[in-house]
Amino acid sequence: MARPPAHSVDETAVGAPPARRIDRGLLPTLLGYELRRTQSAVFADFAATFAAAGETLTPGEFGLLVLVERNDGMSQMALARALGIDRSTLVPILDRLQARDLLVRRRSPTDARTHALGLTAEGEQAVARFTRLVKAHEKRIASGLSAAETRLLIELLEKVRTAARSL
Amino acid sequence: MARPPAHSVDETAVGAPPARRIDRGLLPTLLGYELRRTQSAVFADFAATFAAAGETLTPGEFGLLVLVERNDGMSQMALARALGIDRSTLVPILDRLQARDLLVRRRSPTDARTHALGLTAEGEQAVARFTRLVKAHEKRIASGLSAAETRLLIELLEKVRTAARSL
DNA sequence: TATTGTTATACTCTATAACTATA
DNA sequence: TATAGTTATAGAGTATAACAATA
Repeated sequence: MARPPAHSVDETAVGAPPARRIDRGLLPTLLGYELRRTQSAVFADFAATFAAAGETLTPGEFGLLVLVERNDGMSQMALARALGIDRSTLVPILDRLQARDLLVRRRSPTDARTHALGLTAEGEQAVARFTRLVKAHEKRIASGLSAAETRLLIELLEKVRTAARSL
Repeated sequence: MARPPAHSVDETAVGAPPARRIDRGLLPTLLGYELRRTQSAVFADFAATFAAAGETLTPGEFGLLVLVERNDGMSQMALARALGIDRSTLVPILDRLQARDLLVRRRSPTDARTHALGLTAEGEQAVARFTRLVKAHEKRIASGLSAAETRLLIELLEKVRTAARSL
């Protein structure tokens, strides 16, 4: 069976003109779909918040920095596990943060195979600044919700995460 | 100021042994963080559901196929806008789906610049199969929630998306 | 002139496999 | 043997800039 090349155009005529309004069918009733769309909008708000303050950071980098700050001396393996990513994925991310002088790989006193991760003084200061921006961002994305609704939302998300975890 | 090379190791000794339990600090109180973690777990459940059925599909591809099915003849620009991605990003995604014979780029009868996107017969059948798998996946991730809680969660997510949109 | 789809390019996130040093 | 970090590599998702065809 010969297959047409990529982005070939089917020459069969078609009658329907382009749809005016987009019909999303069942998608808006799907938790996974709404989760993905919301997460995408929240990511954009995060980026815009940091860009407006002249800072560059992704949500993932923020989470990583907080983890290292709260768990000084942790290994790359422990960090990768906490982030749910492969240890090889972590390497270039740490390289970048280290190049920005926010983080250091120190010698572990107990196991020469591991690195003891830690923030630099500059990293500590940066995390303090970043935390203020994150709080402003959080306030904005939760602005349509009461405090009780925000807590409820987080609870419901945790329940979904637990159910999804039990594969 | 000379900067050490990537993944250099700081020779300053450090006393703290690796932390036993991970301290996540303020992260679990952040909507953005919980959203990201939940979305990641849901994505993994989606992938596992499809893999277990011998099918290969991402949530993004499912959303795209449903959009094309419900809006037959739509252009690539319209689809890119509906998905919130750049038109250039869409090209290789459509190439892949077209190579799998699920989707076709047809000639538009009204505007030779555009393609009228549509599903093949095989694509229609596949979407029917995929929809059954998605429903099973949705049932699993929502298994910790009542029907009312699921609806509420979707409502709260929409409110967050709206607030994040208004940048 | 403006729009659509494509290409070239680049960057990030993700993984697997194999290598080195160490335990 | 097993573990930690690194490298090489590859695939997917994302974007911008420039181009050809068409409006």
